[in-house]
Amino acid sequence: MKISAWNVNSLKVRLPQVLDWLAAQQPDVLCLQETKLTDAQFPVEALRALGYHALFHGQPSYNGVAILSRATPVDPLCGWPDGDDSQARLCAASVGPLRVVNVYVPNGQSVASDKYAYKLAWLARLRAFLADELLRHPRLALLGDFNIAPTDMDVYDPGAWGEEVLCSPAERAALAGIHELGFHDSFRHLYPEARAWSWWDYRAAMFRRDLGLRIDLILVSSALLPVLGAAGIDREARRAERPSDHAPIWLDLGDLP
DNA sequence: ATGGCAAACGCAGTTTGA
Repeated sequence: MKISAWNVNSLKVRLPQVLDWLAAQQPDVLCLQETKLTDAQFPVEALRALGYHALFHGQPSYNGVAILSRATPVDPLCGWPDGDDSQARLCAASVGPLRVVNVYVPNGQSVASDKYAYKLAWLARLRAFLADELLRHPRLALLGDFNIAPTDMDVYDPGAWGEEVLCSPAERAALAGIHELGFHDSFRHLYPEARAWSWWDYRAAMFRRDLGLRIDLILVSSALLPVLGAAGIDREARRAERPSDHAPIWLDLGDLP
């Protein structure tokens, strides 16, 4: 089983690239962030033609998440369980033996910003949600754009970034709080020494110079550790004409009993 | 110390992203 995630920065613009990537990589699951589409605009037919079901949760202009899967998504959730969908950043579904939670964590803008406070509150809410979700679904994969570089190893120039947003101690502590529930950063678990990025700023030729951050993650619950295979970041997709600023990330899971 | 680039909205220039 291959699961994956990609912040596409507008599915309207990136649909051809997503279709190409699905056809080439054949993942069982692809979690999208920043679709920036309303549900009425979602390209259901183009994805169905490739053999993918779609669970989508969007809004106009901003945010928007979706889970594409070969198998039918079961027990779907769009937005928070209490019905708050003011920002479309969360969806979940069971796909085969796996519970898949897709997140687009708020960016936070800057540490002094109200949006940063919102980000921390959102992460606290996510932790509580996951604690509950884990009770019912021990085999849980949490994928998405976390907008947090977990450690300085995940930053091209930690000195320059310092404790700015994406790297601040409070954000990293919030992510650690999720790990305390029994989640593991699959890429870091498999490759403890790797320095690799999933996002490169559009500006200043950051991709050409390979100066980026690893802020897109696939976290797995402890029950999935025994079936962890390879993981990767598809830099080729970032090379495309009119690319997203994020690369797709993926993880192979072995057969689950 | 700051901007850079890209997308949405909408038709110029602002807002947002990370």
